Amino acid sequence: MNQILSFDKRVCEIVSRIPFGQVATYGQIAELMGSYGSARQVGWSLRRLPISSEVPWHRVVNAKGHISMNPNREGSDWMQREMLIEEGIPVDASCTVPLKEYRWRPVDSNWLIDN
DNA sequence: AGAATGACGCTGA
DNA sequence: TTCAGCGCCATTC
Repeated sequence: MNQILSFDKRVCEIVSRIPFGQVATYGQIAELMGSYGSARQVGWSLRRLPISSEVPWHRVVNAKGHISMNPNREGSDWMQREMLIEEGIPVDASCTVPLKEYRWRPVDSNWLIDN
């Protein structure tokens, strides 16, 4: 039934459940949506997502806890760093987040499955 | 329909 | 432990 929803739609659903002050990885999200291995597509979906979106896309980083810096984003990656700091996450000068402490744990969160 | 792209991840050296 | 290479898989051309 989740399959009826488009890929990016599911990405939005998962990302929207990331608690404030915590972060998740692309692979983690892909796994949660039942598509382990499609971590790249998660980033692909977030890419077409508008900055003004309600989805906290800034809480998504790669497995190394590092913000993906890409030219086509034209600085939105640096904005992501600022937004994370706003939430109290100590982002390193090289845009690295201490996943060890701030990584989102779905099992600990209230997994309000509505789909 | 087939090939290329890419906000990633894992394995091997 | 760190670095480079290959693989995944949905979307786009």
